[in-house]
Amino acid sequence: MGESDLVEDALALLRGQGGRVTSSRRVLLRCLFDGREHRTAEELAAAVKELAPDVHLSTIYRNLDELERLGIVVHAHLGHGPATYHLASETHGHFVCAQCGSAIEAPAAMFGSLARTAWRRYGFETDPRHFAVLGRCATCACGTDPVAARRR
Amino acid sequence: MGESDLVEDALALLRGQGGRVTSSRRVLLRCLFDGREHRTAEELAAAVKELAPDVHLSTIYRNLDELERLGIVVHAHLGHGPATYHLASETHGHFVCAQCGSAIEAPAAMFGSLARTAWRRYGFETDPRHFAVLGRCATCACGTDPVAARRR
DNA sequence: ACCTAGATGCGAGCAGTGCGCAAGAGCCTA
DNA sequence: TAGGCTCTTGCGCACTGCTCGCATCTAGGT
Repeated sequence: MGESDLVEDALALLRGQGGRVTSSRRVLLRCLFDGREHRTAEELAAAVKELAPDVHLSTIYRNLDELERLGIVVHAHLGHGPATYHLASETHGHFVCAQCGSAIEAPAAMFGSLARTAWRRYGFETDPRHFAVLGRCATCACGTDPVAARRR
Repeated sequence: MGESDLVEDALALLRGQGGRVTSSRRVLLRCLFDGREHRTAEELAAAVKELAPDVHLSTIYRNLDELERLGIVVHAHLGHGPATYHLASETHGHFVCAQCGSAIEAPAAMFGSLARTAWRRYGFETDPRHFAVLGRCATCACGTDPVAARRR
């Protein structure tokens, strides 16, 4: 299926829920489907503005919200700083380095057993797309301090 | 060991690193040791102000920072909103409900197997104290479908 | 008692995000 | 194809959570 088909599918879903198809939404969806992972609202706004310069940042936020309610995108707070958004279809967890901020993506399957235990013990429904685990990545773990790690 | 012994131990550690023992630090430590829950900087500030009304919020932040560098407390970003702080000795993970914001504490042991896998596959050192998993708690998950629930 | 590094109070400032409002635009109906 | 209802948008302000600069103060070694 082509990229634009995916965009149109999402727009159809939106319209099916009483939403309206607008050009800012179409452009945002296009950016979401064609781009890299984990982008902040600001980054997405920059991408959208290349195609539609007049789209306001708050419109990006509102549309991301709406798309999240429809289950098309999800956001995650990976450590500090702004939230990052990505497609809900890309189900994976994140290992986030508390030191350098880099994020490793890990297949959702890795979290299956933990999710099952959480469900059995607490009745807690883990959201595999919204999964961030903090720690230190291999590079940063090599030295105690970041400078030493970079020197290797 | 009594509570105030723990406070004095922490202060001794602080002084050993060239830090100074001040009343605001003593009071903050007392508040950290006598409460159990995850508390935000604002909540801790409120608790501190009952004993020492003139302690400024920015001092709380600076001291929490300092205590974190010494490994006495850790903070975690549990979903949205402010960061929460707790003692580093209380090693546990968190299941955070994306809907109602409640956090379930889970023993660090539950995360052991995931942590080992992450280490083997990515060389990633999971920090068990800084562990937050998003999803929906039993109450919020009850009788609602995910889309309708998120619409709320 | 004195000196100095370190700590504090205070307020300004910043990033990220939400909100209210009036104007604009999609989509349904006729 | 026009009319109109309702949703969406641009705009800008406001808010939260947190940080910083600076002048003042103080802990603690001498």
